[in-house]
Amino acid sequence: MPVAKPRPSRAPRTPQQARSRRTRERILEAAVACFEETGYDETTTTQIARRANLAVGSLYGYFRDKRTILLEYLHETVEEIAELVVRELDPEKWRGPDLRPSVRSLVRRVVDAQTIRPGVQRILWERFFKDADFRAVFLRIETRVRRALETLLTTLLADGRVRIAEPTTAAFLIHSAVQWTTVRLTLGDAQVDTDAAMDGVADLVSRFLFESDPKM
Amino acid sequence: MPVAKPRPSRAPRTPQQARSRRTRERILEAAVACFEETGYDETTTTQIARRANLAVGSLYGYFRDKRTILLEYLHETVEEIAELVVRELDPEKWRGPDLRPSVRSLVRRVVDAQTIRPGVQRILWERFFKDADFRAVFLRIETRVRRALETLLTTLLADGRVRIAEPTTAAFLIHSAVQWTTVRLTLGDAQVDTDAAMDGVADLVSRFLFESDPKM
Amino acid sequence: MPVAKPRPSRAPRTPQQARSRRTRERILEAAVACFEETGYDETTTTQIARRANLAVGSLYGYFRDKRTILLEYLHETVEEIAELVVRELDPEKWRGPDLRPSVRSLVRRVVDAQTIRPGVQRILWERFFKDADFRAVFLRIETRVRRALETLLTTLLADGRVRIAEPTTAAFLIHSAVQWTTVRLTLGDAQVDTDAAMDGVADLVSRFLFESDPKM
Amino acid sequence: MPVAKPRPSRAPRTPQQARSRRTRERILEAAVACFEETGYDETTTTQIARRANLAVGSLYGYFRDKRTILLEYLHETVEEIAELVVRELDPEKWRGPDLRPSVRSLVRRVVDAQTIRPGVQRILWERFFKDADFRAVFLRIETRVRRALETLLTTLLADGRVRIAEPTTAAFLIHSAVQWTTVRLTLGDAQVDTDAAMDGVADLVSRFLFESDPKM
DNA sequence: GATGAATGAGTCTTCATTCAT
DNA sequence: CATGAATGAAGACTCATTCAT
Repeated sequence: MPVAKPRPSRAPRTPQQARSRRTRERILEAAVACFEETGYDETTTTQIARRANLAVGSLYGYFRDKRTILLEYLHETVEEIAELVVRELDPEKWRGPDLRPSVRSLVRRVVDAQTIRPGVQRILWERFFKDADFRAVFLRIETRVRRALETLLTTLLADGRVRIAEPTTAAFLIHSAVQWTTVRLTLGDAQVDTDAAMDGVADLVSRFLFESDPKM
Repeated sequence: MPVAKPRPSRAPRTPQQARSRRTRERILEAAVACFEETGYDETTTTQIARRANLAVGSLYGYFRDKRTILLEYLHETVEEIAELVVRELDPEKWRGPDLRPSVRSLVRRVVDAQTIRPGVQRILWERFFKDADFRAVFLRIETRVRRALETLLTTLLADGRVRIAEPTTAAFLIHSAVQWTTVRLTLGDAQVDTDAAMDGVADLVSRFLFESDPKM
Repeated sequence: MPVAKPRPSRAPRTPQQARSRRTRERILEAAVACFEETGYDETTTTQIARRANLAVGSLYGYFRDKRTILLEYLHETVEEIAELVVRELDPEKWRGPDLRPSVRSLVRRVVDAQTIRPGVQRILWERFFKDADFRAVFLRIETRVRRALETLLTTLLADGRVRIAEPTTAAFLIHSAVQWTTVRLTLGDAQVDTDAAMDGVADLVSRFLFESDPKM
Repeated sequence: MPVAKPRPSRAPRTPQQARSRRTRERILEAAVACFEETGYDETTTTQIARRANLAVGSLYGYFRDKRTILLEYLHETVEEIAELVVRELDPEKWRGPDLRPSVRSLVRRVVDAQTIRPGVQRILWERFFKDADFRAVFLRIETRVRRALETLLTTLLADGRVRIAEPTTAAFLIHSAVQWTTVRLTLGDAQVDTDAAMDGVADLVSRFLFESDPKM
């Protein structure tokens, strides 16, 4: 007989065995697949469990919550993307005479990263607007990316290679422009040619940063 | 009980319709206020009704659905903003020798429009990602704005006043950059100075469009 | 779609109409009947609702909780019994030359009161030991009865009609002895003749309070 | 791997049985400790196991059931107490000229016994009202105590040392009065001085049984 | 048109118990 | 015998929507 008052559930068993870790992974995948197909709210924990070939109860041995599952996925995903982008922002890579190709490559990276699981993107962004915890994760990594960008800009500014007034704001603007363009492109409702748009953002950013535009 | 005298035929017709419209309005306001405070899912229809000084049942005489209420609000809001922005994009207004001030003014308009009810913005965007009907409304007006922008750009391009390759893509990019920067600013988690950022977007767009940058 | 996190439910609508009050009563009765038959934990809210010819949801319009239903019943019951007993303890009624009949009558009252719904008694006592809120209700009225008893004893003591050392303790003892004997008798597992036992407690109390015992 | 040498046939037989018994004991203790802290329903078998340094599964090798664990504890406890009390009721001990000290000593014994684990008392009584099997155990030993008491009373009655009409009922009354008073005192919500109350019950019983009351 | 009581499907989560290793 | 992951039935409660008055 289930006890009436749900007490704060003890921490889910931490997976130490290999099998356990794989089960965790299976749940994560099943959940994401369900969310992608049916939407977050519309997916029941039972559905996730069934898809992971598990009983509902088992699921709760691995994750405290339905929410936690997605949150964890967000963590992983976002962390990965951030890593990718931040690596691309390493000042070492911005030494060449022409920086435009670097910009172009950066944009492409971001789009690629985003493209991994377009279906979940929607869900994740929905959560971003709805749930402060999700927002926090998004923002944490955003901060990291923006800081890396800022650092890069500061370096370039010192070398007189960019014409911005102030790196912090510039970093925000570039991040914001690239992020949203990218999101809109991967969401598929932008109604523009993706490649043209990608080149476009690169131009947008380049022209913002660099004096002349030889390509024109 | 007064006998039914034939009333003069030009009696104010549908006196109820006026009242009805006001009730509708009241519900709309109440709902939006609730959503803003508590979130969409978290707001019950009963709460909305109570706030509108109505019984739950009555609510359903005016709107098919909880969803419909917000959807309708989105319609109104978005329509309004679109009008404002589209007006600003009238080629007539882009005749002056220096177009930078026009860009600046445009950006400011968009931000102003967005700032009206920042609380609902979040809800609306959440819905955008979750519900295709909301997305449709967003996209319909986005299309209008982008078309207006495109028209403007085409005109300017013909006059050789902008250095873009292709108006459609350019319109998308500008819209996207301005929209998201704007959203992030009004959402309040951007962690940058709003004014600096606003000037920044204007620069971003200007440098994208126009050859030289006298300010530098 | 039910919202995930149950928020503190707003207060159940307060019954002001007569029909409403009758529905409340119906639920109360249905619940008690279920509890009596099946036990508290074993009764589901749906069962209660069905028995009250209602939908589950409606039930929650009248009571916040399953627990609350029983708690309310306890309130009513216990209040009633207390009233009855306290009235019996009015010093006015303890003026006669022989107080033994008064004691006897008192005991009978208590038993009678207890006998009203023997089935729920068990549930109520179970709750007494399990749930502090139930205990509180029990104790509140116990205090009232014991105080009334204490007052009576104090009066009688002043008149030299009882041979107790101290009214507070005496009140506790008498209350405790009568209560438990009574409970055991009504619970039906005492394995003694009820009438004999009832006379017995009366004697027990009488002999405790009064000097000689003419009956012997 | 050591080859199986035929071991001397008088090897300490069932060395596991001893270990097994100790494990059983450990579980019992762990369970009771949990119940005491958290309540019966609120304690999970996993918690018990953890506290006993065991896996959940192992638990079921020793006890059929969560219920069985407590039931077994009840058996032991109750049996012990009964033994203590019954011994005290041995007619041999009721030979002295004044029986009041014997009563007093008896009461003290009962209280002492009860005080051993006040926390579980509550749980046990809760079960008493909820579960017929628990009730049965309680009643079985109650019967034994009451019979011992009855025997004693019969003896004393034959000697004209008590003024009761009938030993069975008297035994019930005394048992009931002492038990409940005792329970209420150990439960800690009686709101009276424990020592005074204990003396009180002794008086209550003494006056019920014996003619004069020299103390008065 | 207004009212608000009634509806009841639908969800998450818990936990005693089993069983493959 | 031990282990602890897996099981899955079961229940309290919510809330959008309806409908009798």
